Amino acid sequence: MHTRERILKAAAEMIAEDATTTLSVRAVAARAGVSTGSLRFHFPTQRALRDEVLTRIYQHFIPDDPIRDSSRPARDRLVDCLRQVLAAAGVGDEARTAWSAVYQQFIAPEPSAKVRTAYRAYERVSADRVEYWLGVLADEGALPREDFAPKVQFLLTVLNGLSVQRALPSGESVLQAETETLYIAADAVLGSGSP
Amino acid sequence: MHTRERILKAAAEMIAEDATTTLSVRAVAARAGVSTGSLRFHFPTQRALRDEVLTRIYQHFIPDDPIRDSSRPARDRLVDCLRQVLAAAGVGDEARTAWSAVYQQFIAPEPSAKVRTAYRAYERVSADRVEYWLGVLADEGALPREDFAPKVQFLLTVLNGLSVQRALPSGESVLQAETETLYIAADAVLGSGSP
DNA sequence: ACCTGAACACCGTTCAAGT
DNA sequence: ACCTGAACACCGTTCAAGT
Repeated sequence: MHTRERILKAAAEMIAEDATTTLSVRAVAARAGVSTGSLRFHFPTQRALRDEVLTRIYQHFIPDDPIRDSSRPARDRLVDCLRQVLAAAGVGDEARTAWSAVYQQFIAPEPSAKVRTAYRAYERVSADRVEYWLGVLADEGALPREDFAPKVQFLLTVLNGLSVQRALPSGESVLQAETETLYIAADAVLGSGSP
Repeated sequence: MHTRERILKAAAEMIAEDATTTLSVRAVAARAGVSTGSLRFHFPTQRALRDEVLTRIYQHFIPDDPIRDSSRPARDRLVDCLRQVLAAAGVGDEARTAWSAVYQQFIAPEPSAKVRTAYRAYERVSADRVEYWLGVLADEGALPREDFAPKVQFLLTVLNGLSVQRALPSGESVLQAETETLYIAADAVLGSGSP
């Protein structure tokens, strides 16, 4: 087995065991049984390592997600993906109990180190997922390749806002309002105003 | 001047010079002319320092009614207004207790007619405010006069997302992340990327 | 009570040196 | 071409010791 694969396997195992883990150079290298220098040779930066690991994980878990269907407009696909995240938030009572859990877990208690790392783990999973989608769309040229960080942050904020609005007493046409908001957000990220 | 103030001043200066900066223990301590231990004495954790600095920045950075100051770019003014809403959400513990109130009032109880109308009233105040800002900017021609409803909805969602993120265990550079998100949102509403 | 600075246990990256 | 591991320049936190 090639060194590169050993490194990726070690990293994947560590993430599987604990999604909180930071995948530090030394930890991954030790687990893979290689030196830090060797790891750096194959992955010029820690970020490069993480990106590679993530693409594999997402490819494995969701092979046929909407983002890959390049026959549809980029913005429609991005909105669908965001909606997929939102679906997990539930509607009505489900949304309320879901947010109760979030509240009890992350907002009510003092933000101790434990609480903080737990939330970070949760947050990072979402961020990575969104970043992955943007990466795919960037490969198609649907948006510039630059740094996605601000756009990821922005989309996560919109998702947070929408999911909390699902838990709050809602207005009449939730679905329509959400759709409009999601398309405004998608267009903001993809740069153009109309398809 | 007390040590504590010297530390806060040094940190504020560093952020003013570069909003990206991480405010490391040693850098702030050196600039303030105190030891790292002393800094730790006054601020038990780096996060405590950052929270304190942020509250001060938000307290001092808000001018009154920025929307009418037509000498400045529309997007800057809109962002300032949104920031003003956000300032009410507080930072750190304040944000947590604020969201606890929202949770207990609107999410935890069954959405009875009473709860629902109470929330609607609260929601409409925010919506009217945002709509007012968009109206002013539309008068200047900064955005089309069409129906603002979807844009108002969108901005309220972003504000909801940001304020809940303040209550959740936050990452390092909250200020920078919020600023970037607010500008993306403002540009999405104003239609163009530049003033 | 306030402050010091060394020490600890971590980071990610670089690089001369080996095979 | 691939790999090693020491070295560098950082982190945040702890803590015995001083005043």
